[in-house]
Amino acid sequence: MAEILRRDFYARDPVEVARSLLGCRLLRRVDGVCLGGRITETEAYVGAEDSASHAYRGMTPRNRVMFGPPGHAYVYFVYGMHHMFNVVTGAEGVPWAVLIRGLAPELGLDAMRERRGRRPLADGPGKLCQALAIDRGFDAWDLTRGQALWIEAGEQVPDSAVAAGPRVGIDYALPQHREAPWRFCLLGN
DNA sequence: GTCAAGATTAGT
DNA sequence: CTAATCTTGACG
Repeated sequence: MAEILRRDFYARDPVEVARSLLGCRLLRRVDGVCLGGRITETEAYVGAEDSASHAYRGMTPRNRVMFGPPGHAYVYFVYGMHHMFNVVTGAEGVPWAVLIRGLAPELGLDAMRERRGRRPLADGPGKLCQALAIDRGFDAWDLTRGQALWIEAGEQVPDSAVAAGPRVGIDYALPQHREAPWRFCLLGN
């Protein structure tokens, strides 16, 4: 069993954390069953200066956990149907976060299929939340406790296996933020 | 109170 | 390309 990521892992710049999370394992325990897999895609949201971030216009009831201590989940609901799972990074008071956009499923495939049916299991932020049964009940969840929902270290991922590019779904953001290479993908997925 | 828009997905 | 579906946050 690999090591659960500690708070100091999360207490960094979100771009670094987004890159470092590739290859780590996002795990969920539900009804005594473990499900999850390797993280294959992430996006960094760089706080109050980032026009793509929910924190761009300050703290609101929805985004308040982004301003809290690192190592906690920020989960919200969009489009009337999808949940998004983020991890809070940086220091308390600084609204940095990383959106987890994709997983390569490894554990609990059957349990995930119960929710996803015959469709792709976790190659998108909304699909991943459905497969792992992550909803707003996990907003502010402490990921360092290793209970119900947590992340473990994975094998080292070389830069040659990583692609960085602009984030998706943020056409509303300013050009400099729309184009910033803050999305990371593990190649071959 | 009203209203437009959304860090997406599945189906045409 | 577009519908689905409902919460949020801005405005008044």
